[in-house]
Amino acid sequence: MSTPDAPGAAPLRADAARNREHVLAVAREQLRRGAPLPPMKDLARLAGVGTGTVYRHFPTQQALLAALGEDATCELAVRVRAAAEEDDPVRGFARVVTAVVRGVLHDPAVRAAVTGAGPGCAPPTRAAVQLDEAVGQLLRRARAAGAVRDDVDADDVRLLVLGLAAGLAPVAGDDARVERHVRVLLDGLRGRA
Amino acid sequence: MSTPDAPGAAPLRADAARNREHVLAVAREQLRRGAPLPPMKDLARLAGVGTGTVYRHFPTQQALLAALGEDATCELAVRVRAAAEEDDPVRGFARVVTAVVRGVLHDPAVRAAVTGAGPGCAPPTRAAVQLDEAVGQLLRRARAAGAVRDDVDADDVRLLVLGLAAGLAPVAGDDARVERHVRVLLDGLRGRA
Amino acid sequence: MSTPDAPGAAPLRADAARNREHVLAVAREQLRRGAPLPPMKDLARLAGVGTGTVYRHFPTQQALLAALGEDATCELAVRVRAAAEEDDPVRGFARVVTAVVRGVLHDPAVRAAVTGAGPGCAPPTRAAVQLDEAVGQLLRRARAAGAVRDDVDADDVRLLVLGLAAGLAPVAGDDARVERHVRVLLDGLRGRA
Amino acid sequence: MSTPDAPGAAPLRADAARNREHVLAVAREQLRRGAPLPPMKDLARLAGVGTGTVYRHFPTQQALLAALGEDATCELAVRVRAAAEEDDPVRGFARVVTAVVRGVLHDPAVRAAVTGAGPGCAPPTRAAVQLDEAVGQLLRRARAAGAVRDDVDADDVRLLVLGLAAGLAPVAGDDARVERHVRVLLDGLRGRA
DNA sequence: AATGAATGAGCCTTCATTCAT
DNA sequence: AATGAATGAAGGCTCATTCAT
Repeated sequence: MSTPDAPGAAPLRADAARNREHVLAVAREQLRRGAPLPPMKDLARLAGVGTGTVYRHFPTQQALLAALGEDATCELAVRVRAAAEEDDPVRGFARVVTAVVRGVLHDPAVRAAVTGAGPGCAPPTRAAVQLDEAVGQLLRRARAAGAVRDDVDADDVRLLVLGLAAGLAPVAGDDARVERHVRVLLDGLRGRA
Repeated sequence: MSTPDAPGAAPLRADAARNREHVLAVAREQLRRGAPLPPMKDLARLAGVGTGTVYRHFPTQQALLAALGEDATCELAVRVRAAAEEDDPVRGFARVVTAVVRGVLHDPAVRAAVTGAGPGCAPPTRAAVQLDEAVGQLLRRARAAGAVRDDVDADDVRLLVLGLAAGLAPVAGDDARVERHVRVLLDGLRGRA
Repeated sequence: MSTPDAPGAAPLRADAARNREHVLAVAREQLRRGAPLPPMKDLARLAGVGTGTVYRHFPTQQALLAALGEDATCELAVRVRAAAEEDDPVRGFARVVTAVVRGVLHDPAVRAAVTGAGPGCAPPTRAAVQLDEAVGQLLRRARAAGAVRDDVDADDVRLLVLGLAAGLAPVAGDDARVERHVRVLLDGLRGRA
Repeated sequence: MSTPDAPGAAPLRADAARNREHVLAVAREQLRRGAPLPPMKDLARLAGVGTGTVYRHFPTQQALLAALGEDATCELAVRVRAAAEEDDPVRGFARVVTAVVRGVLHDPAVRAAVTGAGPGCAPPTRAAVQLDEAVGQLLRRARAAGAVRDDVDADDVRLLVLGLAAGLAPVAGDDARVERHVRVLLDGLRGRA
């Protein structure tokens, strides 16, 4: 959950790190409720710190959102790598797609993670690069196994998954529908018989 | 383009109607450029009216956005009905999906139109109801022709199309990618061979 | 005291003009007490208007200060012109110097007026240009009458007067000292016998 | 450059003294560039210490500014004493006035030194008292030699010099103008022929 | 003694909406 | 009906100062 110290940056003091995590946790929680990111002042109050402390850690609201994404990206990359190493690449691929769609639906940080990579997006973070590599490997194996048509690349997959989740957002609780849409996407990705 | 007078409301005086359209046109144009809706004051200035006039026609920013969607919904419904009556229901279905995806990508009012219908959404307007009916009819014919699997309903189609467009938003200019994604969706909707 | 409507700008509505003057008056009063310009919020409260109204008239704290200077500059130009037309150019010159020194000491807006002209300063306003012309004429007459040495120009006079007042600021109430310093300056400007 | 240890205060440890000087040097440098005093945090960073260390030496921003002035005052007093002992009191007086004007223009600490003495000012420091005595002696000799009229006292001279420099501030680089203004002041101080 | 994280009041500014003209 | 001035609640951010490590 917590970002490991970046190389080259001084490790945070224990209390500073705690504050940083509190702020992130509060922000995550608010977003998870579907609310927009609250004013920095409220965030500070909810986290039990002063506004200055929030700004010390995240000089900008953007920076805070980016940090949320970075965390989620790391976790996601781990899961994708695990799936890529599974015996059955087809099942692995399906599992990842399902997991990511659910992740995006229930955790805005995951959405940020998926959004913050690929064409038309912010400069890729270290975590985003790792994620991309993991997805690329997974995709190659799935394609070799015939689960993915030849004319879609990793960016296509990313955009399609993200879009699928975006469409599902207003009915996120409807599990049957979510599964159905994932099935539609997987079938579409395999291509016409 | 213009909404017909609602039943029970006094018809607008000619100049009032013109003002209303000016404001809508300006708002549409700004959104089409990808900008967020500008402050009401700027909208008023760009439309050549006072802020008070904007508020006379649209008591709220929300109301203005809704009005933008209403217009687009009417147009969309017309196109869908035309496609539904085409001889080849499969081609008609493909055409509508393509048209809607492109519409959502290039006109936020179209997005509002598609978004503003179905489960989890704002109270349906008259136009939205008409659109839903047209889509329903189109879908029935496409399904009868084998172009759409049995386990997806009209809401699924709507959400999938909308999501597809949402995913494509950051690469809206990449026509090849757009076409590829539409093909993936259509194949997925047809189901496994 | 009030700035006449600028040509080409729509004249202010009566109530708007009143608000504008209230804000200026409050700001002037605060500065006259030697206080720094208060926060815009306080200014608004003291003037009995909302903060938005202050910002409508003065989009920036800088703009407000400039407006204060502009007012004073007009008045000053009027007085200088009157002095320049007096029969005795030597006495006229002395009178203006004295008046400006006293003005700068007691009205920060006058200081702004004198400061806001000449080399190293903000872009000259219309009022500043008029003031400069009036001072130039006065200076030519004084020099012709032998009251000012040949090697000082209008900018020198302005800077010397302004500096004199700056030096006197901490003892502004000591009239004898003020008069003495003015005498020193006038003698110095005439030059060694 | 460095203030001698105040009597009764424990002498600073060598490294503490070095830190103190670093902070002062950084502050001086910034002011000399015409910039306002930077945030304490930046000062600390530029000086290579923590903010806490800055506050250990200067409990307040005000205190830091005062310390800057104290240093300059000592130097100034030394120079004035030297000039007061020169053979020709007239030339000595002129030299001091010129030196102080230039000092005020180019070193805000010198300005603080001159400002921080006399009526209407902060409680005089030891250094300020010494400076005042040196100026008084210089002035007596200059007056005796006919270089200064009888009706101006040491405070007048101080205020006039300080004001002259204040006026010249916006054109500090224009050496010819600076010299001219000094000449005007010296002539004025001598009085009418 | 040094450090730098934390504090939090305060600042400037924006903008949806109301209302007098 | 139209106008645009006024409102005032937020919001994002800075920085002098305090205090735990």
